[in-house]
Amino acid sequence: MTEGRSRRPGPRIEEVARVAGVSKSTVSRVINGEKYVSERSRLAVHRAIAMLGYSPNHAARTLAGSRANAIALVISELGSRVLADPFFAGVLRGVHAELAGRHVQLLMMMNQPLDGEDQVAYLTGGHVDGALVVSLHGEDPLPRTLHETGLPIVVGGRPLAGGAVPFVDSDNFNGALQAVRLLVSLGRTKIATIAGPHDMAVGMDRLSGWRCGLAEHGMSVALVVHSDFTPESGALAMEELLRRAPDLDAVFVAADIMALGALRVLQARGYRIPDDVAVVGFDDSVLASTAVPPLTTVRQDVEQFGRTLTWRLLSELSGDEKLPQSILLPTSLVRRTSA
Amino acid sequence: MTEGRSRRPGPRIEEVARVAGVSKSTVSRVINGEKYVSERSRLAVHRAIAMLGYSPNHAARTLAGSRANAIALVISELGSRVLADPFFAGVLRGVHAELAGRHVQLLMMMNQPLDGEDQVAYLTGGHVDGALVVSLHGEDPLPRTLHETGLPIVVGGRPLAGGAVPFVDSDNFNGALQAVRLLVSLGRTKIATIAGPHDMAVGMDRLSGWRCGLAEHGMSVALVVHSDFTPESGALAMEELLRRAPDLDAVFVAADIMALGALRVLQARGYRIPDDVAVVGFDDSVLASTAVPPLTTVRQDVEQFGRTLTWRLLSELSGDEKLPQSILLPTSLVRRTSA
DNA sequence: CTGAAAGCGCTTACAG
DNA sequence: CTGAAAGCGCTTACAG
Repeated sequence: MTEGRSRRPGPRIEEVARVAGVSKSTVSRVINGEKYVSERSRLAVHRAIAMLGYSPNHAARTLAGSRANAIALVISELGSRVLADPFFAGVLRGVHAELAGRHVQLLMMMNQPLDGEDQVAYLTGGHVDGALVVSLHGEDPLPRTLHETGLPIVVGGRPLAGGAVPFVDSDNFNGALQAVRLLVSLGRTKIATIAGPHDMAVGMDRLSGWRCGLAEHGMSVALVVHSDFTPESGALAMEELLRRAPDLDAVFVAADIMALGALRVLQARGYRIPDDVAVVGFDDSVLASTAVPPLTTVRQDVEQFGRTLTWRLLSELSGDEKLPQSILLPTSLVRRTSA
Repeated sequence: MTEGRSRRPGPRIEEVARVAGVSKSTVSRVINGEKYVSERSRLAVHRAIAMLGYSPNHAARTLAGSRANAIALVISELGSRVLADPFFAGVLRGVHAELAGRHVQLLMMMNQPLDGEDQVAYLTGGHVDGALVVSLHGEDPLPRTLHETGLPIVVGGRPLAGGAVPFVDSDNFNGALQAVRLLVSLGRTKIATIAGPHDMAVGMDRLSGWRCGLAEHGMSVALVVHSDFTPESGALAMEELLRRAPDLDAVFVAADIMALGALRVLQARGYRIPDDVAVVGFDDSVLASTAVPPLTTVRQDVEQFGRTLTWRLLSELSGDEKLPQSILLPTSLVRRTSA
């Protein structure tokens, strides 16, 4: 202790025990909510804790116990760059809300291409009790790899290479289906789509919903162009669609951010929106309400997404049996001007 | 050990010591990069570590040592909702890049209004060695409070109630100044601004730059409307400006996201951009390049922001003296179509 | 329902 | 430059 901030300040479990008039063991049992503690002891301990402002030492609990008292939030760096970022921020809020009040640390990790092995080693090395994995791209093997090590994980968004890995996702399929049904109900007969990339489930599920909606009415599912969740590629995709079908009268775009590019191209070519071409986006991001014209889109509740993700993992960690393997969150149509 | 995943797997420091033919003390010294270790021992230990795939137990290091081996990333929930979210995602990437390879955990905390005290207690309770504080709003007392406890912190973005708290920020003042100089060089003479809120330094600094740019040329600094970093409020602010000066010929908008709203209003009123009114935004977010017309704006490198933030904190933790108290990162103009 | 004691895996003076 | 030993602050069988 020669320099700087020395040992953690504050009382130890021993002081609490003395003040409460019980042993350290009993204090520990109360802190951890174990069953066989007399009401009398429990009360005394709680009083002592409050009085002393005691807070257990995380490192000591982790070292002595069999839990890390921490979970990881693993973010694919690539994914976070491609996907709309507001999504991630909202999820994070939800994760945090669900964690509030528990003595569980949230560790951030970015899944960099370079250190895949290190990361798996770290995660399965006992530093965390489980992991939340988000922003996957492609058939990232990470979820399955982690799951196979026995580490409890929940993936945010259906993983393509998931196997039996638990995940939480928005109901992308039904959101897209509802979007198409709206377009059909508006009398549109030549309905195109700008889909997400082939290698992301979120893209494929929205595409499936579009297909299904058209199939219901015996309409053609030929007008598909894949794109990559950027406005630029949305614009290119729109150009391609117009080349193939200058007389299309509606387009379902699998993300608001791509819809922006599509709107720009349509307007530049003199199409009136929604009169000539109706446009529906997906996400209900901040982009949707500020678009010109304001974008009709499919809403997903990203904060709920984060909360559910976390709830599912914590439930598993606390030994809950019979949890749903995976969970789909509802999506809903938001009518604005573009359709 | 009755159930589940028992103790952490993998070798302990003791095995490493045996394989290397030295004591645990020496292994520890090598791991922590201490000076007085013979080259021979150092080599032997490194070899043993590699051979066994040893990775030190974080909890044990923290408990035994005088460091937490972790830093916190504290996010103001309110702030993260208001500010453009891509900013945060970029910063996060930078933070992580800078942390790579060090044995330092990154703990996420959201500064919820409810648990301000809990949070300070946690942060100063020895769970972390320092904190990165971002997305502040208003005169949040958190930075100063934390700083006064002696906890090393670095704030992302100049705090209004900062006192002598170290921070890293983009050079908002000069970015705005450059924007105004551009507008002046284009022959504009009636240059308005949509400023950020009064209670955020980022808004005030950009406003100061605008003022200075106009003052340089003896132009009026009367056309200011404050707004709150949403597109809706940007639109309202633009309406107000046009009411006060229907003949304005340029507007500097303190954030791309507000510029979107302003563009919409201008276009709805029949102003041609940039012919009638030139518009310059700030941030060079993804919104800027997709705007119609594409937005001339001031670019800040958010990833560099995150890296610098982290570098500053880690340097302080490693005992670097004479670090710059605070750091300003350059901003630069990006010419597109709107000005 | 409770307490004494061992032990988690490291770091750190201390003595050499 | 190095090692033996104490200790960080908890949890957890074990015995009662």
